[in-house]
Amino acid sequence: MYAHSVQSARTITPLAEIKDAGQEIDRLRLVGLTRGFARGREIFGEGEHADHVYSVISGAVRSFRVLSDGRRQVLDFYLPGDIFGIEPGPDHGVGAEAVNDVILLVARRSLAADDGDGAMTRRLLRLAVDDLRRSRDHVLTLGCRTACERVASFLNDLAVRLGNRRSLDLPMSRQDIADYLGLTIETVSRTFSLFQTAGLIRLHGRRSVELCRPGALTDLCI
Amino acid sequence: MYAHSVQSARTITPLAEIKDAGQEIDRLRLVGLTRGFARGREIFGEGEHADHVYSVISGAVRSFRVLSDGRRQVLDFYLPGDIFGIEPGPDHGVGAEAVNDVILLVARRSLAADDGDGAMTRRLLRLAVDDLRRSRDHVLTLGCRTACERVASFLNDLAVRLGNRRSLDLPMSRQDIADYLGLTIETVSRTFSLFQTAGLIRLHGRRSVELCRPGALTDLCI
DNA sequence: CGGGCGATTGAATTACATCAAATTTCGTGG
DNA sequence: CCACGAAATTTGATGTAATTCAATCGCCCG
Repeated sequence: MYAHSVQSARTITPLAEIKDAGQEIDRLRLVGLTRGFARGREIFGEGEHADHVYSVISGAVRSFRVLSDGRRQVLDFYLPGDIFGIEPGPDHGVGAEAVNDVILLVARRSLAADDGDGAMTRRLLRLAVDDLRRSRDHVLTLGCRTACERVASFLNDLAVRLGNRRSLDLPMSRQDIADYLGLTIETVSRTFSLFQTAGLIRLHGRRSVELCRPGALTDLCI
Repeated sequence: MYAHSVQSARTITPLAEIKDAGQEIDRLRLVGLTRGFARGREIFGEGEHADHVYSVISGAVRSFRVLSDGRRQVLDFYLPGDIFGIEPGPDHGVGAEAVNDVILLVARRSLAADDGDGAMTRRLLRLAVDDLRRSRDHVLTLGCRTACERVASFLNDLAVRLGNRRSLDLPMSRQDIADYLGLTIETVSRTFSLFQTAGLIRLHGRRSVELCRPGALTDLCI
């Protein structure tokens, strides 16, 4: 079904070789293994024991929860440099899957847990609290905003996180975006088309979005 | 407009006198002032400097964010025993107001910040991570669930938090509930009426809800 | 170059919002 | 204790944004 070539590639990776993984990693001492996951592969499941912490080196990851009848809510996307997998209790409260082929830096949670002086706990606190801020933004979007505003703020956020380029390469499918924004795939698609008609964006293929008037998009976010 | 009698009541309160404030308080060393806020009063504003941490002794508090055009999202309700006001950065990312007349235990953030051995940081981490779990639940509700499911899970949550009584006393107005659930006041009201017609609840006045078939409500949450 | 999956587009439907009363609640003052 | 009146809530009628159902299109990979 999926290409499995990346799966199970394990190597000890000197930290210096990893450029994209962001500043926080070395402070979290996420030295250890890099591991690849092919598109669609589960990284960890909801309810699974949480004994690793991950940092995205390349590719993208989605975290999500599902209701018993199959409805899925994507909670967050993690991009190169982002850290994820930190959990309150012993178990993961969310699932995580590879959006496309990804390479992750993996560290045992226990290794990152304590270094005696509490500095590690403070870093974990900062990460948790960042997640909390992002989650609150998400609640605001889902509770208050229209479909147009949701899609605009999604593109805006992604542009910022990917470095404010004029051209975005969306790692995720329309279905992923829809499940993140609490919309249907059709509504997301229609909104993209609407934005294109209005001259705000240009779509090139499935994955590439050119932001023609980033300011106008930002204005739409209210 | 509002009764102001509770406002500005300040006293040094020995910890032993406070029964309702939950287990975590003494560990957070939130010894200090109790302070009353009348219904509707601001406790802190979005963007304000965050130099206190609060624990609810009696009454209820709502945290919220507002969009520039006035749309409001209630992010959380804090009930007796809950702690709130802990923030990532130096400033509050949300506002907080008294839902009804409340009495809070207030501590300087700096006093709770460090006790040398990192134990305090670990407690803050746990609190942040609890907030994160609740926020994720909220995202799931707003992104996936119908109006009926939202109201049912709201009542369910509140019942659990207030101690699984058969009769709930809602501290908040229909507008607060609507803004929490991403619905309108009319939809919340209609859904309450629907539940009453279906024999799931009975409404007594504005604030009292009797849960006739708690199991059926739980089932509705999916 | 062809097949298949993801994306787009169109038409019909619906859940919820909006607009507009009617009704109830509850604090206040007589 | 009861009546009044403002505010909150409920109910009704209508509108609409987003969903659902149903084709069709067009990337992209073999």
